[in-house]
Amino acid sequence: MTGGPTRRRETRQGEAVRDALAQSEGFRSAQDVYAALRTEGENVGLSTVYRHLQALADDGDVDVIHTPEGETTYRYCGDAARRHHHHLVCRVCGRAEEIEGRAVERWAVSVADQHGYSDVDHTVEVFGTCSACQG
Amino acid sequence: MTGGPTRRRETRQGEAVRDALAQSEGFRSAQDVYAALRTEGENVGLSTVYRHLQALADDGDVDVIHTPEGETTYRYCGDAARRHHHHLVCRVCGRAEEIEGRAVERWAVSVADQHGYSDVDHTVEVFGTCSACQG
DNA sequence: CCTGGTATTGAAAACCATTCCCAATATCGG
DNA sequence: CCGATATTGGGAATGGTTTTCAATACCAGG
Repeated sequence: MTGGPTRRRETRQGEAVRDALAQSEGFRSAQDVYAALRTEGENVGLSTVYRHLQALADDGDVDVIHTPEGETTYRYCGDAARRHHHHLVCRVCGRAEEIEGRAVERWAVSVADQHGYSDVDHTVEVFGTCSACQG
Repeated sequence: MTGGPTRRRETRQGEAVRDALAQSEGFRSAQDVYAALRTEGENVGLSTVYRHLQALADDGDVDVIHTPEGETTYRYCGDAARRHHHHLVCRVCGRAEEIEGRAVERWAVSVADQHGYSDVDHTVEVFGTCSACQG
């Protein structure tokens, strides 16, 4: 138990999951990824998709957000995933822009401080309809 | 179909659900409310609890947020619920403070604008451990 | 006070995303 | 090649939420 990132062997399935995510510009649910793989003939079990998605998230290779409907979605962000940031997500196609707002970070911390809350964390996601999905 | 708020008869169950929520300072899940009612002898079916919670949410009488774990929680906010605001929520006891941040609102809109996203909405919740729950 | 019509209820079943279980399989070091 | 270890994936289990539908409550009019 080192506490370091989970190391796992490079497997066909792991690569398939990673690739599927990387090919997509937006956030995708585990089910989406599973369906996509299945469509392109890649045979990967659903549990395996979930496992790799989680592993990627744990390793900080993908961003995770919960849609307002409660589905968990993942997005491959490469190195960017390791910097704290938020997203502007298209609610139609899932496409997302990385955004950051130092002001928001400061605001969250100061508000929490003022109320005596510790161990602060925050969720900030902006949803909209991207230009391609309008009309 | 008027589009107006859902009107429903005042029923024992509806009142029970509303009261249970009103008595709590924090966000509570449907299951919590159900358990609480059951404990105090009120006999209300689980589906009925869900129904009233949703109705209250639709009417704008309660705020709804999804915990990072994906549970849907409700909080009675009275009139305050009708003004746009966010929450600082204790992740231990569910207690919540209403907070607002005009700067955040403006930021969200402007960021979306810059990227050509329309119909903008946003989720901003701050989680922490309240002073009572520390240590 | 009946009666018919509409709304509400709640138990059980359906849903659905996610997790768990575990036997079969793949891979690695020696 | 062998034994040890890791990964896989199908199916069952979970758990929150929604749906279904028959029983019940409530209303207005006769």
